[in-house]
Amino acid sequence: MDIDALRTFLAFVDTGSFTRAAQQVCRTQSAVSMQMKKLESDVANPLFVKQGRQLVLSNAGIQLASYAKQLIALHDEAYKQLKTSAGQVRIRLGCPDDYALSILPKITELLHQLIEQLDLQITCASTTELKNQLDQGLLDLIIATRSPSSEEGYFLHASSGVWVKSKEFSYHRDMTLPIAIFMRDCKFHQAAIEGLLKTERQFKVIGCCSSLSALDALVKNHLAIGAIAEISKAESLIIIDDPSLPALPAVDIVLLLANHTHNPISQTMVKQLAEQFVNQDKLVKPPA
Amino acid sequence: MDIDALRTFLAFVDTGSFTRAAQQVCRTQSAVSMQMKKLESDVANPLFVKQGRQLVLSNAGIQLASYAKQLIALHDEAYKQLKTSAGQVRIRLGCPDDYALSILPKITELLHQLIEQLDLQITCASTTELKNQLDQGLLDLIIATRSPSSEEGYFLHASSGVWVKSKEFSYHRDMTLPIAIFMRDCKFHQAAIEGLLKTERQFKVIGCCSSLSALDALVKNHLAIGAIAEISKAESLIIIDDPSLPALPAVDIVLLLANHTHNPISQTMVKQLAEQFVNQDKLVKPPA
DNA sequence: ACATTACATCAATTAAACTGATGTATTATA
DNA sequence: TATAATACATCAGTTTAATTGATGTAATGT
Repeated sequence: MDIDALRTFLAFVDTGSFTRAAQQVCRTQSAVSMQMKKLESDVANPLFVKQGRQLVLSNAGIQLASYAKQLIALHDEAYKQLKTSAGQVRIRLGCPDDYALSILPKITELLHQLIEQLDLQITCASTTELKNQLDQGLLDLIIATRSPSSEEGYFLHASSGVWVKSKEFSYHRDMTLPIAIFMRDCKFHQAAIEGLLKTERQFKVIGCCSSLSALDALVKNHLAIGAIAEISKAESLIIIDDPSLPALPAVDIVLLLANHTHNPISQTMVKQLAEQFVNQDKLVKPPA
Repeated sequence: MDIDALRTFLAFVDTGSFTRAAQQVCRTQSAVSMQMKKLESDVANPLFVKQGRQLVLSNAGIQLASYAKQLIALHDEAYKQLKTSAGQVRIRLGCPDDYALSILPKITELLHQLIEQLDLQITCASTTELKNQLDQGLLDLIIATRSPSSEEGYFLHASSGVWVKSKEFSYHRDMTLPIAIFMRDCKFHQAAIEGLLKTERQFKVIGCCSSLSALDALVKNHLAIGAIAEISKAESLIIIDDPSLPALPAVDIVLLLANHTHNPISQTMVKQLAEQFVNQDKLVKPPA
């Protein structure tokens, strides 16, 4: 199937007529007629059915219309991108929402230092989702969490899980805990729930949040205490120092590179990037 | 950009050589060379850089590789679909997971009665997600919930929210309630949480489930009581009749049709389908 | 009945793609 | 260091495909 013919086909879908489609794609009516005939023979199915002297889409035609729209959209996106990115290195970076404020800015800065003419595309999603997209080749590089025991990726930062509250929230040990946690695919979700169930302590889940900003909003408005990584803590929030609360796991934050053969950024560069990050990180927060 | 040229391009990405790419696409080396030259002039960017007597992908080339893979994959999927579906009507039906057991079978049966040579593609996801896909033209028809006050879609069934438990689960009024609920985008999630907070009753959220089967599993294993639509209730479960539990809202289950101009199924057919469903539904469960 | 609209078809033309031979630069070999 | 081999580029000729403009056919409107 030819991109050009599909575009003509969509012009017909749009106008309902070969004659008007021809105008739209700047060809003659007979050219359109022949293009569509070829398309029909390509897919070995009639795409149109006669209705009086008009043509309307057949069932196969309706199916093709949906596909053609997606194909042309993807084609045009690719084309536009390629034409406008002369000499640029495009890197598609994924970052979990909860590290967007803390980790992302430095990574962005280091990437720009490392690569001239950088065209950085940033996607926020959960670590699970980001890993999927990395595997599918839709991302080149992601910031992700791993268990400290694991060896995958390039180490950036270690952060322990903490319980946080707003200054105004009056916390005492025997209250029913209103808690705000991330969705199930977050390491802290399970640890918090399971930990609390073991303590026999009363609690209410105020919200299962899919983003740090949502969770932050609940905590900042004194509706709940939150279970997050220490590095994700907003300045205005306070870590709750209560050993009777279940411990939350420590996580490593790492850089994960897609294993495409052709990657805009190499293993060596990512390694270098991670090392630079760790060095700067030490200067800011000297190890205890 | 030509599909054929992109395929050749991917053959180069694969093999790293024009000569071998030529073999892969059954052309001569010079044909490949010229195709790639045209592709480069199309995107007005060099796709390759010399490395000795070899060529390797440029930055633009790396970008195109990712796009080309997606484009060819989509093209081939469309092509395959079109070729194999001679005379078939393909309908992409979306169904929320929690109505898959109750509503979906009848709808499927009625669709097959209504349409000969039906090629039915069924997707399960949350109502919100399904509506998105419907708007994007990725689905033709979905089963969805609406508030009973709303008028959207074609009515299928009214169901009230109920609290359910397993037979073995010993429920009494002053226990701390272990509850299993759907994710936030479900109408029962908010109603359950907010309702319980108002009652001042102690509860623990055992799980925020994204599917009925997950929620069912928790309830059937006596780990929690669940908040679901009555129609989603498995036979082995029991409705908890306790007025002190917060009331869960009633929902209408409806059929929603995409408003593409070219839809494989028409408004009239969907209307007819919904009416047939309602009639059969009455016979099975006469109104109180 | 006659004009009009809409698509199909045909032959001629135009444009594009492919081949096979040859050229140029690089790398391996002896 | 000559020589062979490898890899891509280029060119001219050929083949293939697409487009045009004119004409044909069928349905619809006046």
